[in-house]
Amino acid sequence: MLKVACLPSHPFEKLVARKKRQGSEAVVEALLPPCSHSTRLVATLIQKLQHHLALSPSNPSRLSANNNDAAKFAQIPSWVSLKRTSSSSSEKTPPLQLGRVENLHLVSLSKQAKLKEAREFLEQMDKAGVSVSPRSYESLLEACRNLESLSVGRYIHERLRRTVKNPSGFLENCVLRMYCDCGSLVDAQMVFDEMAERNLGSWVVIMSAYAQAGFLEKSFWLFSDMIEFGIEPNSVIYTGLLKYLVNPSLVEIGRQVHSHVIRSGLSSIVAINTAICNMYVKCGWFDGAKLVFNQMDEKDSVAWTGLMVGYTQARKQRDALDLFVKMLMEGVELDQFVFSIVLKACAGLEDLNLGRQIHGYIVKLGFETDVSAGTPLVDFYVKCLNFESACRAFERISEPSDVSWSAMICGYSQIGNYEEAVKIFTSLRNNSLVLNSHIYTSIFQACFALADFNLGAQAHADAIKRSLISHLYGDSALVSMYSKCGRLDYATRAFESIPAPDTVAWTAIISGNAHHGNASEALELFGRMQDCGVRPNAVTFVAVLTACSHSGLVTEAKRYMDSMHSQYGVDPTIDHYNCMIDIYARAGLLQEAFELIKNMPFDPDKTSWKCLLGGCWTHKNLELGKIASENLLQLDPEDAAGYILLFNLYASSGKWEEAARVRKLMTERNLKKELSCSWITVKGKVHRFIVGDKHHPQTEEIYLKLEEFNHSMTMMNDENGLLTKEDVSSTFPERKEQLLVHSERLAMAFGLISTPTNTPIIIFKNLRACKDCHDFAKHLSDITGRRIVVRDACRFHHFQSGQCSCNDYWVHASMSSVSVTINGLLGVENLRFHFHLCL
DNA sequence: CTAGGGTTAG
Repeated sequence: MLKVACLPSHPFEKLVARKKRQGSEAVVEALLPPCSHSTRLVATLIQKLQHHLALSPSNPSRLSANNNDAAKFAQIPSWVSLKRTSSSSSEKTPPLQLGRVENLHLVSLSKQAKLKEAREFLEQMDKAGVSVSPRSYESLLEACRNLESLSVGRYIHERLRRTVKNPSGFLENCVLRMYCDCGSLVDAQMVFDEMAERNLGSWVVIMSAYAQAGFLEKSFWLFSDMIEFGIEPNSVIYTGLLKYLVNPSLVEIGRQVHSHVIRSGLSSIVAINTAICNMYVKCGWFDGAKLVFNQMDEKDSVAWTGLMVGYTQARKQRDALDLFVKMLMEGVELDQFVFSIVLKACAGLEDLNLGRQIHGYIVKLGFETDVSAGTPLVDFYVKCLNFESACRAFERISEPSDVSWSAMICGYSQIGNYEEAVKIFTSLRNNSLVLNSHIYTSIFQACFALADFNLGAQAHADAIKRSLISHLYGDSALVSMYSKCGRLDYATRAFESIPAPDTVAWTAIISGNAHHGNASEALELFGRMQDCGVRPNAVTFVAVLTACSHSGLVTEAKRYMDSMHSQYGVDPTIDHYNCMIDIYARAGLLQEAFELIKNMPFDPDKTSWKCLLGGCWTHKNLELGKIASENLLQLDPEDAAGYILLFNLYASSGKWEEAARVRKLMTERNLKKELSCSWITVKGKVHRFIVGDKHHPQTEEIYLKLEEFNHSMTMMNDENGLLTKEDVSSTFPERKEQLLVHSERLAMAFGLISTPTNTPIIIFKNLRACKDCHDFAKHLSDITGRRIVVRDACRFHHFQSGQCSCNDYWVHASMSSVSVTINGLLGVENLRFHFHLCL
């Protein structure tokens, strides 16, 4: 059985536990009457605002203290277990009715979602001859509904039919709802057809179910059936239908429903007007929505929120916020939900100051601890790149929901702390808290950033089991994750299983093929994408150009670049120009690359010059190389890559004095080459190696294995005189022996002795693959017959039978790099490393 | 049971 790797205990475990404890208190708090001082605060707030705007109060505050006695009942537990009743019962307690305790237990089990136990207990009750009360059936059916357990639902229904002669209309509706919510419309229809007495509720349930499942026509047939039966539709019937009229093609039906509502005399009800208004918003008829909204006599915060949603969906954040101010001025009582949309508008504008002011309102109103206001607050701060504030906002939420955690996971991913994101996920999972498809999407993303195939595959399996793979979002994340973990085969499978891939999904698979060096497949996919009528975007073209770059397709790249604007209406960005510079430079067309840098409509950035410099190094053009490096060092004097490339350029041209000067400069500025490191995952455990590493428990075996191949390899190289040191790691002269124990060789040797012969050996490396090790891997694949995959800072290399998929067409580490921190290095514990992952 | 609104992702 697949199990998500259990990570070491983590402060979040404690946090989760604490939140759990706080949860019970929060429930009690929620039962208390609304806090009167908060409503008073709203009034003061508006007064202040009105004063500020020099307006006279339009109408007296209609806010009143809303007292009730709910607090008195707050202490009554919502369920009673058998144990507690028997142990705490004293002689004063009146004798319980027969089967009362058993039925209470059944209700309690249902409320706790313990369906399996409930079913077992039901069977025990059967044996004991205790009858099941209608109340128990209601709870059981509700639990099946919530857990979408059709099988248990069917069992309960069957049992109900056998034992209860004349079930109430309400109980029959419970059965109907259970089938609808468990997704079996066939069963639902059968129950509906056989119902002795259909009330309005029954019609609502079945009609909404059909509408929700997309069978709008069927639900409207039922609507006219109902009218034929002489049943007067009430507002619930209408709102049940209106809820599912959600796109512009349905606006005509919406208008018809609207006119029905007017004729039936229900048009003064706030809820139904709100529903009509929201229907028009979702169908894109904004004028209609405003018309309905303005004609409403009484507008509460629900109505206002609905219209604000319309504005934010149309990306009119300012208008949404104007509406909010208007709402405050009219003295509408605010609730938590208003703030979610207000904060979304602030996040859309990336207006940190405005959001902070809204945060202030929230605190004043006492909504800070409420999930509904607190979660959007967390999201707002994450979107405004203010992670510390997001953490503080999260801490204040008394009962965080899966959405709150989801926002935090995004926050951690955004600051590059993917490990923490994964830890929260495992923590939530181990504590059986609710997970959702957004969380899984974020986790797939974290797995590709960490290049953790093992965790990624487990999370995937886990998500399948819970059916929490989001259509397109989750699917695309999986494609990227597998391709970035070196498994293009899985990525392809994940992609092929998407029924209708969109731009992002296509881009993910094209990009995957590009980085694995399958240029022709990538370009073919690009063609297929257009055949499917999916439009490419800027990112798609980066993937297409990357494919050309890794295979030296200069003319094709030029053609794609030229067609971007004219044929596809996508404006090239600096990323596209840098791809093009890279393509020219790799192909040795250095003058073309330089011309492009000078003439492109953007100021060249670090990447532009690095691409040119890389080309100058491979094609030994000292003249241009100097220009490139001067510009590069001017843009960023701290970037070691510039010095290293320049050093190599001088060294390869035999200019040793200049080379030494560059090295001296590096030392003076205290710049160091990044430590080269390789890792391989075997049976879920990551084994990391640095050059000459002897910390691994199987060190002896590894070196013995390496010796075998190094020997044959050295013989071969000495014969051909191939032992060159032209890679990045040769910046500092190193001994020949050191070359033989480069980290990737250690990882390969370990892979050979610890994995089955029929599987590929997949190695990850933080820097670019060195020429000698690249040759070594080719040699190894030839004499062992194993497939070897090496992902370096630049791309994937697939070695097979002495050949590499890159056709030796890889040059230098460049392009954007993502800094990732990885803990727990093998043998160097608690050391934090920064790996450059280019993909 | 008994209406209408929001927040998270590729």
